[in-house]
Amino acid sequence: MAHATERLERYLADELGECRNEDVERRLDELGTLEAAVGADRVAAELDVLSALANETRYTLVRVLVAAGEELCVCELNAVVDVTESGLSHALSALVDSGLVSGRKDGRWKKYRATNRAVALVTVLDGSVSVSRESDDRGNDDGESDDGGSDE
Amino acid sequence: MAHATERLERYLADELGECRNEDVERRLDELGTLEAAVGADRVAAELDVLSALANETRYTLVRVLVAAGEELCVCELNAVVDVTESGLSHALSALVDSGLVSGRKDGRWKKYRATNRAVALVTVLDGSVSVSRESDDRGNDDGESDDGGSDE
DNA sequence: AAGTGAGTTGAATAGATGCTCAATTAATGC
DNA sequence: GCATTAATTGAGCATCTATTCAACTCACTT
Repeated sequence: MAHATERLERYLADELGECRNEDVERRLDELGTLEAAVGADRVAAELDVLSALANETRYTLVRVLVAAGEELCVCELNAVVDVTESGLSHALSALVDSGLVSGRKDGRWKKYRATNRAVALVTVLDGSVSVSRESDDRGNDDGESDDGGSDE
Repeated sequence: MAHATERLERYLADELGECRNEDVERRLDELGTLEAAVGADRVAAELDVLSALANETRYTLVRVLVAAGEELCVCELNAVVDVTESGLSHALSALVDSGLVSGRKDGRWKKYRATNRAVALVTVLDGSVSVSRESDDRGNDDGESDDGGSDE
């Protein structure tokens, strides 16, 4: 840690022309504020959602449910992903836990539908992730990158 | 597979009152269309982004860079995450690969900033993921869920 | 009540992921 | 040119994850 602080000190000296201990501490404080601006529990909650989505089986299920716009039976979902019935159940369970889909029992059948949260995320992903040439696109999107001025 | 098809047949018989082979095939076709509506390469690209975000170190970096709204030096980012210098470099590299941050070399220092893609995703996550009661919110979100029925 | 089919649960395992250490590249200063 | 510092890269390892199999619960049928 001492090592890291010294480096920051040299960096600030480089940037500001000169740098006193006071400057280092102020910068560390600013960085700490940035980090704290987002609550730790919020980050944890969002990571939970991201982890749930970051898997081919689960993401496919979410996309299909969002595209369907209505509830689908497990036996129907079975046709769109390539896992066993058990694997499908595990996947759906994880998605329910993270609030991306909701399930409802209807007699001997069980039906799932996408939540608004899922719809919002899929929509933004569709809007912000260009597909084009898979490994070529970086450096495209961030173009002049600026700061995400239009963040909404 | 035959097993799964039989189940779907029984399900449709239950839903429609009766079910012929023709009905099963039509439904399978509809489900296939839903799945195909999103290109496989698009899903792969989006999964790439999601996987990059779904990690505490990387997500924290993205959040800090988005909150900062300007480029930050590696030596500054070192202060906000709890990994070695090497780990930080690996994390930033993954984020660049997925188009979530961009890097720029400035003399002996290297500076990173969040891309628009990162800003968009963080914004939506903030908006759609309620922190409060972690396991209570599901069943809330889907309200009437409307459709999204624009399945083209 | 016994049987059957829909779906879930838990344990086990193969594979993916994240981190650290050591070595390396690139820029600056002597 | 040699030393120093910023940052990256690759190998290795420990941990986490995704999937499957087997056993189970619940609802419906007979």
